[in-house]
Amino acid sequence: MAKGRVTVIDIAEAAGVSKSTVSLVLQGSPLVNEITRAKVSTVMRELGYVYNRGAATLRQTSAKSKIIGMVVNDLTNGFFAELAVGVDMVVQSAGFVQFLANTAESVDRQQEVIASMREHGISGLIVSPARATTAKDLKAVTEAGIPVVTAVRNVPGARCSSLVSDNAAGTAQAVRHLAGLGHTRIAFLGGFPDIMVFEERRRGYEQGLRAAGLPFREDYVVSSGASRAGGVEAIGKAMRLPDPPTATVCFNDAVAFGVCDGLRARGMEPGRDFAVVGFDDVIEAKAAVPALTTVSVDPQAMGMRAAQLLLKQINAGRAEAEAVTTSVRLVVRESCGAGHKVKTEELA
Amino acid sequence: MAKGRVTVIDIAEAAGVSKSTVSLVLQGSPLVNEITRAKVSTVMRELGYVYNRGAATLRQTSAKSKIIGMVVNDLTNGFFAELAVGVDMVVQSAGFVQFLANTAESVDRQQEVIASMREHGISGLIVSPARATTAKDLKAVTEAGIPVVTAVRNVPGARCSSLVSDNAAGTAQAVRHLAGLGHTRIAFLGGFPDIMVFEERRRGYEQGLRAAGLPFREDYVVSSGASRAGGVEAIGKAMRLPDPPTATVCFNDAVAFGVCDGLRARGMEPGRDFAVVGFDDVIEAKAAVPALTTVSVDPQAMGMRAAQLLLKQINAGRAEAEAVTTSVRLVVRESCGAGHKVKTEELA
DNA sequence: AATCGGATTTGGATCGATCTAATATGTTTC
DNA sequence: GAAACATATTAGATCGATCCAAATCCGATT
Repeated sequence: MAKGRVTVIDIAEAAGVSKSTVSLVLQGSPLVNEITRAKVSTVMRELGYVYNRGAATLRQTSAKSKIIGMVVNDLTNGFFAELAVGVDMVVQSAGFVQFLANTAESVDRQQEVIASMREHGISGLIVSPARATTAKDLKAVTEAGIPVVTAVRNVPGARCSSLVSDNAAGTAQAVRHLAGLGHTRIAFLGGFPDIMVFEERRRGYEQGLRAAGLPFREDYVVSSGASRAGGVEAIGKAMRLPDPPTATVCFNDAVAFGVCDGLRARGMEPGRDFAVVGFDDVIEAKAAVPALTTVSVDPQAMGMRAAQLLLKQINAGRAEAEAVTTSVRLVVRESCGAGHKVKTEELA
Repeated sequence: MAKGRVTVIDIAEAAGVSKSTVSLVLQGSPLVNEITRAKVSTVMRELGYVYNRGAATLRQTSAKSKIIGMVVNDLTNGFFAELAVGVDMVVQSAGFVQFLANTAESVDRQQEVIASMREHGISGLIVSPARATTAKDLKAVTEAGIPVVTAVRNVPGARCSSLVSDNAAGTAQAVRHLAGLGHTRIAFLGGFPDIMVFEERRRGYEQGLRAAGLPFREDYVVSSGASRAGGVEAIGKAMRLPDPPTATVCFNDAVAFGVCDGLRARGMEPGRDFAVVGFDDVIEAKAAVPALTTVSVDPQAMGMRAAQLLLKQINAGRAEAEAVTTSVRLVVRESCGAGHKVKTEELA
């Protein structure tokens, strides 16, 4: 039984019909008689038939493989894991399966897995690109007519759709909120300037300061790893300044948590003695103590949108490049010290 | 170009050879002349040829699809995300691709994705089963001769290999450590009793108490969600006992973080006023403040082992069921209050 | 009885690769 | 010069499904 795979021909013989009829049943064609359909279906179940999608897609010139590829730069980061989950949800309910590969920020690895996925016949690709990705890295795929959606980070010049969050608007909103609470010395901590996301969030920070009538100070921008450890490091540097900040917008939530850790290590309590705002709204942000005020990106929703966008393009046949910016909103919790105000979340 | 896919026949014509020769080149056969090989390779590159693995595996009776399936119960949990990354690493370097699907603890969803993966022709399956999974849920796959490895949780009665960590030994070791620090009122917080993992860790907790000559108290076992929020809840209940504990072993790290949050909300500092030990050793455990003392499972290494075990079985052709228990070790950091002692990590 | 038309069913070609066995091309040996 | 041999190449069948055009079936109509 394990040896000889059951094929349409086996079913046809057992049910006393031709393989063509079996094929029609598989496709749910209205041409086939109900009695025949029932008989064939029964036989399929009895013999434990498993559809061979590979053989099917081989024949179909229209080539819908029902597989999409998902390539992520860092799956150990909760943000991207949730992104993948969002994609998975949409993809699953559309009857697709997803290949998933992690690149750990290596462009080489990224190219390898994309090539490998292509060999297996993906009908679309979602990629959260490794840091140094350029347009020519995606050229081969896009030119083959395979729809590509970049998520989170975009690749300038690539002929594909992209889905990024409105980073500048997010940090700008955060700064205005802090200024509204009376802060005048607001820092921007964490992250490295080599990716576009950093540039955008930093720009928003500057815009927010200007909008609040506050001066921009170069020394209040402290870059570091985009991790919890990086946050500890960044707040350390910031607090050693002659004129230390009293509030900060962080590159992301991981940094923000690190900043909280660093503050406690100095005997300061985040939210009470210092205002901290994150970016991303990972799940732990809500549960943390104090709950983190942060710019909500909702990675899962973003993953879902990316998948929907991709599926739309796959079904349309033509890949119309579309650049979508998903809006963000500030979720005010406790770490910014606005605890006494009405929380926006409770209004929703 | 995007329309007509390039096939071996196109290559053959352009290179002035037969499709058979092209096929031999693709397989790196030593039969083909070096000059011919070079010529064919060049043409392949020029025409942008992409290997169609589906067509190849269709013909090969030996059916090595170079695809493995990975099914995870909760990818938003960092532990499982890292497990997937570990699998991915091994799988990638073996030239395989992985399907990845998240089940969110739904057995129905799990069955659907496994069926879907089968249709696409996976040559092996790694599954971290949804909570209510039974042996008969995996029967179809194992009977088809597809190697299956269950990771993290095992499915009693299923004819497949399994890879679980030595849960009982882990908690037992944690309890002995706390007892060695002088604690006598040690709780076990978090998790729900409906999964085997909980039972094992709880049993280890009991064994540890016995080994330390301490009594087992029913009310010191507080179950709750296996999440950060669950930890906050559990420590809340525990501290309202007439005779509250002074230390706890937690179901996992997420719970442990929640316990720390809950302690702070009560004005107690974890590590100083109360000893907390986690389980899993997720990445954040090291970076947290205070750094979390925890039983290290190293999910990434576990994922790698699972993948290696599966690949071994795929290559062997025969699926010899193997039950592997991976050993665990206590990583002493700060949250247990043993800060003044030499840290085991620094000895490594 | 012959014809018609809608409803079902079917044989054979086909997708892009691999496999088998056979063939072409040199080289060496007797 | 023919047989023997290794080296390179190739035609044609094949995997498991789908597609197309053609073949059946069957009750209704002429």
